[in-house]
Amino acid sequence: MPELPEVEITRRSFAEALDGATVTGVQLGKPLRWPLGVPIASLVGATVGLATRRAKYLWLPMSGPDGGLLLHLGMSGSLALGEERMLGPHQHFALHTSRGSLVLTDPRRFGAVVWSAGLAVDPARKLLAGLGAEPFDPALTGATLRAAWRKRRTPIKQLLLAGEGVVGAGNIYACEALWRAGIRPSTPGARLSEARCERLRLAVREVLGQALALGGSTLRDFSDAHGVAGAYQTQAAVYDREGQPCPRCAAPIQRVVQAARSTYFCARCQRP
DNA sequence: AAGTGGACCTGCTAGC
DNA sequence: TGCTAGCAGGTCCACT
Repeated sequence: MPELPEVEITRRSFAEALDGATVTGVQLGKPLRWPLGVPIASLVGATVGLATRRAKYLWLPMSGPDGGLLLHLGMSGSLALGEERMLGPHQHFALHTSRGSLVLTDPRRFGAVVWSAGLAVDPARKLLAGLGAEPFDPALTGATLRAAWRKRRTPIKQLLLAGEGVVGAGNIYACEALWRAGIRPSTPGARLSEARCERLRLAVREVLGQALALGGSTLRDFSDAHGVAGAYQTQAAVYDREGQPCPRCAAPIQRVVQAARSTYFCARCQRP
């Protein structure tokens, strides 16, 4: 579920409320992707700072002990802020604080909550290493994307999903951005001119920006930390719209499988 | 080094 | 109505 807009919306929905809170307890459910990496008891009494985001990761800084929690929502995760209560069957992590409990619900358990002594040290350092630029970073340009992709024969859709060059677009928004930019998802990264890289940079920003403004996409069950769902999915031009007319040229939207993921595109107005 | 495919795990839905 | 196959928003890792 959660691509960059959903993660950022989640962050905004709880960050200020927890800034300055004191940790009163931690509860774990079934194992997530990796172990927490620190004894629960050592977090009690810590002071929570203001949550930040890098790509699809959230960083919840803490002091005493100094460090923080790196969170990832995986495919099916969402965070909710509320009163302390028993963990439900799909709730596998809860951070209880003086200002409420932050609970991770994640049926598929591809998500993660990992303690790290800082962003520049492992395990956070390793997990964040190699990520592309943030989509709204002013330093990101068509030229820097061209440089990142010029030697890659991998299809551009897969480069976007891998966060090479630019992070934040998952399966929905990668499809949407490529449609906006008029680029065929199968096009090798190296084939894109600087001008087309720039068009794609703008398209990624537009798509992610619009999704952010609409509260993200709610396909099944995404909601922010207060339970508010998103509305972007109703705006999608191609995603999950196989056979329906392209909003730009009316040709039927096609679905193909790339790297075991569904890709939706318009064969008429997205050129290789 | 780059590219590919499988792995992780559970739930929902379309189709028989 | 009930079962099954296929599919789902992500990303890491092992292998060629």
